[in-house]
Amino acid sequence: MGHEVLAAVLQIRDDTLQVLLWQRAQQPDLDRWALPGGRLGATEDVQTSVLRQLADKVDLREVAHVEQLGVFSAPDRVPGIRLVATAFLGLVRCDADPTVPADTRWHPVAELPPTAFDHAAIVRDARERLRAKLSYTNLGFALAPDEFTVSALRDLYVSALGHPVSATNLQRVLARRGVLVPTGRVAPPGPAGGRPAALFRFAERHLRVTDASAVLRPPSAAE
Amino acid sequence: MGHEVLAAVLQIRDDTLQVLLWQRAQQPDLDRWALPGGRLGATEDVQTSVLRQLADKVDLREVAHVEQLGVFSAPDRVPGIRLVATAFLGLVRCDADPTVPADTRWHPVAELPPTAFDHAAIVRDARERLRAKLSYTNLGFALAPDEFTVSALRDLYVSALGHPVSATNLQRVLARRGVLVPTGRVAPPGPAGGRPAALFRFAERHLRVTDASAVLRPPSAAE
DNA sequence: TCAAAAGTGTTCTAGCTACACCCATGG
DNA sequence: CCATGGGTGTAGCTAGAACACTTTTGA
Repeated sequence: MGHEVLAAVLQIRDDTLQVLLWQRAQQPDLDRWALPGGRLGATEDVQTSVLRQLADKVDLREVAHVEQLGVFSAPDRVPGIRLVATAFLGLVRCDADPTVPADTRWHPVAELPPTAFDHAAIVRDARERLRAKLSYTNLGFALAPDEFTVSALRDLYVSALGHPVSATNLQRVLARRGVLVPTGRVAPPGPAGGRPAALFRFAERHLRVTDASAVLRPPSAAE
Repeated sequence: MGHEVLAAVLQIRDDTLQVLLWQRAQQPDLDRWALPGGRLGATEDVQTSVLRQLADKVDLREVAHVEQLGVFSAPDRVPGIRLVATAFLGLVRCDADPTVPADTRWHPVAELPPTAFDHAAIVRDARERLRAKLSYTNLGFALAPDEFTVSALRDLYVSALGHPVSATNLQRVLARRGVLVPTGRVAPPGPAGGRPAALFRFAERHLRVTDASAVLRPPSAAE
């Protein structure tokens, strides 16, 4: 019984949520597109393994966030052999442009090419996880550059969430929660003019739950 | 490389959140307490496997809810061999009293006996998952009997969450969300008298997210 | 002076908390 | 009639949504 790790690496490219896939050159599922990953090594845990595989196989070292999605273990998920997979969500900042091998390409999550095995389901789970966590954590840090304007950040959220987001309210919500802090600098206006936008950065660049609005919380959980 | 499944089965017993453990009779970790589980079979996925193992090994068929917690894969998590584990959270209703084997016992989650391998970490994750999901889903159905009073339900929530919960507000929140429905019947008062309590049941007995209060939700998400 | 883009002020509302008060029962 | 536990009414608070209005730039 083998164990592999797979990563659904997502990035906003051209205002579109995309996932990194490589095209298989052998059977089974010849020519279909697959998630990067590989066999779990003898001396590593699954998270170490997935980071190693991304670095080795697709030369991807700039992963801003990685988390486990779950185990995919249907007995027939890979024909011929028994292979259990631990799937991960990986996020790459939109200002990174890693060079990837020739057989590897970014594809819009909304219109996947023919995919190998159960990898389409893993991509779906990854997108759902990203969407959910964007709204109650500071996970945006893994999509955004170091410094950005609120409207640039809004565009990232729109691309990831797939529905309109108000820049006004986005700023207020994230500022109130202490997720965003102003850098004091401003970005030059575009060619059409307009007021220069203030630049912000994320207060923290590791995952934190920012909306503890889960009801039934402990009484008087004063900060 | 082997693969096992492990279940942290939780139940509220005597107003205390408890977990089902069995005492190991051989090395390694002789006499320490372990989670039920076992090797993944060749023709089953991990969820099927964990349900089978619970039924076979601890004769536990009355599991109201099961969900994956994640993969535990540190290379040295089990001495001697490489064994990757998929951990599950299982919940048993408080009115069930399954008969378990002689080497198996319920233990309060807050004061675990000496545990085997990395099982204590799995129990911690299970408790955290339960606490989190109680507040934004209808997961209470997996702890409560078919019919119950609001104060009985409150006691379950208090035991699981570890902090006081107002029965008044619990009822209102769950009623507003359509999670609880009155059965029209009442429970007899206790020996000290008091108004008879109305009986409720959960509207659905499978997991549903009831608090979509994740901010940044789509605009005008009218029911 | 005007258009474009950014940012602020203000109002509205849903949903939850807190707490007072009323109800139904046993002794 | 009173203690005990259950249930309801209601006021207040907080966070977010919506939208009008002001600010700062380029042409």
